[in-house]
Amino acid sequence: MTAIDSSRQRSARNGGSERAEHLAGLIMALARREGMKAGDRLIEQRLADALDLSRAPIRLGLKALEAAGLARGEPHRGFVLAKNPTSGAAQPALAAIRRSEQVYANIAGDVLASRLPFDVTEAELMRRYDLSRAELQRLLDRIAAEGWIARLPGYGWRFAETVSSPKAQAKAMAFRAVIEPAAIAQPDFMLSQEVIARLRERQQRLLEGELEKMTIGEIYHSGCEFHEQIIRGAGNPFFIEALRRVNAIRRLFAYRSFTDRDCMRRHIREHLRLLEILEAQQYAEAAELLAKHLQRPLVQGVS
Amino acid sequence: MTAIDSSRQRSARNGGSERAEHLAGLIMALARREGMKAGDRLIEQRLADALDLSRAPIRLGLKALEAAGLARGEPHRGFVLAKNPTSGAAQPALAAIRRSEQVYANIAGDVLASRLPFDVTEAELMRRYDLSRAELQRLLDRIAAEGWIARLPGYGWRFAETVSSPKAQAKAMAFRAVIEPAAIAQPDFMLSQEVIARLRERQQRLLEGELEKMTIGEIYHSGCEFHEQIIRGAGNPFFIEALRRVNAIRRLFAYRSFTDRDCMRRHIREHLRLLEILEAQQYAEAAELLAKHLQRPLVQGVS
DNA sequence: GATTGTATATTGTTGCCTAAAAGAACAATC
DNA sequence: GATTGTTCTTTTAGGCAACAATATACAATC
Repeated sequence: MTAIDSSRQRSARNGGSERAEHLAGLIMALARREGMKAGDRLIEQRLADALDLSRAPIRLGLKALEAAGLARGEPHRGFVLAKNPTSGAAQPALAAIRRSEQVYANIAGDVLASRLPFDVTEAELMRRYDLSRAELQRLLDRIAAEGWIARLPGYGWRFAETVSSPKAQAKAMAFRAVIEPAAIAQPDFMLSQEVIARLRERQQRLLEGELEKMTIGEIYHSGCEFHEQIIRGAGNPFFIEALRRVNAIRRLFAYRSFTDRDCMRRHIREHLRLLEILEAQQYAEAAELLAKHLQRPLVQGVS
Repeated sequence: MTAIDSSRQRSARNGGSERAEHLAGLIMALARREGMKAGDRLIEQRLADALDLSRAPIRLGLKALEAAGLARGEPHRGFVLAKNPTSGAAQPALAAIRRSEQVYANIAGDVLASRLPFDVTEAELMRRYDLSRAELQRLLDRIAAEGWIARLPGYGWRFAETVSSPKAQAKAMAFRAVIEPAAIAQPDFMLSQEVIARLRERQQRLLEGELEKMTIGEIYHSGCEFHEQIIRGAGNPFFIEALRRVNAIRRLFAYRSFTDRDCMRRHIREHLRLLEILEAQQYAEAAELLAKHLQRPLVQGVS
């Protein structure tokens, strides 16, 4: 009896297909990043590869998209985007992801505002955020992967000083100002023309209007990707890893940081300038420009 | 019936108090790092704080130490070290830790030698290393925390390219050669006299003979601690975090790297020289020396 | 005043089971 | 030849109950 009750409660809470909606959101977000338009085909295997999943879950997501009117499917012909991923109609699908991030964001906020102690027990978190053990488990795994919480040897977890320190944001930028230019200055740094072209194209799309349609989160993500791609040229995974980690934590601050579109526009123009110099293989100069780019204090939120 | 069987099997495998022995090992290792001698008191609360545990598990460890003849306890007077932690008698306790690391080391070796594919499922690992789900879980958590494996969105885990790349070791050193000097060069770098004194004392103890009594793993650990303490002076947790991460991965290689005690001795003398310069607060010079120190290729295993 | 001893409450683990999700292989279709 | 539809197997998640480990508070002792 209790088993039946709990399963009923569960499916009620999930509304039947939370997972599918989540997957739909992932697909839509990907389509957006890739700059796809209404009418483009959504090829299962390609989506699966891009999202590191198999076709089965992709399928679920596609069906959910169809149900939401964002994709059209015909038998044996697969699915096609019905709306531009940047249009307002696509918002609800993306919201599904956002909803699942709710608790995560709450915790992040509470830590940043010191409403949570350094050391916490799982039971405490379960109570406080009304989570099942499994849900919390996944959440903690994720946060641990992002590097701002770690298991204690005994019971409980401890938040990293990286998040709890009041000056974390400035520290993060100082760290980036060291590793990013240094990566470019590595002796075997190299960025292929194709990569440069792709990066340039994306930055230009932003300037040509897409910036206005994006959420803060997406703008932040796009900025991170740009920098990561550049750093990737050093061919040293440790630089990339380190940058990813800083960015994961900076993201926690991102939501609250002041963002002015003009400022961003200037920022993106600097990105384009950097690409020019990199294309000319003037790496020393590029490193210098990047260092300056990162020391600009006003643009912490989106660089 | 099955329940009884499995629990019997379990306690047989554990030999009754594996955990206690493990704790004993931790205490002994700590005593060793702290340079304690036979006759020193083992104060429960202090040990608990140092190991991030409460007194209860410490107690267990102390009793195990007593059972092994490494500590002596009297009622209401607590425990006292019975042997020097560097003596041969202390070895068995430390071995308990090493034993528990067996599977971890196996996996590390298999990954480094490409005997494991990039992507693996939990079930595969459970079969391969004969682990229960829970044991594997903890192991994966730890490896994930060290940053060389990550969950895939669907089933399975993926090893980081940081480990699998053949040039990982060189890349790791290149990364350190960037962040460590840069940390010292940070405008607000500062290292207190006490810290310098403590570090110096420890390095000197090594030169005065302790080096010979240490295992490769301990030597490696000691080197990492030295560098981490130095970097800590920058007051920027991101530098520390990044260094920790590189070191965690370098440790995987450490066991196989050639180590020559003379070479180490030279290395430690460089550490002492660095401390001198830091004490004089000549930070620019110190950064330069550290950069050189890290570019020396022969000593990768222990710097 | 600091430290240890002891009792008690809290917390996390483990094993088992069922259900759900994902992956893989192959046939059908464009 | 690529892509989709379908089926089947494998893998993981979720929930529960008993259990073991850990934390905490307070009294006793040095």
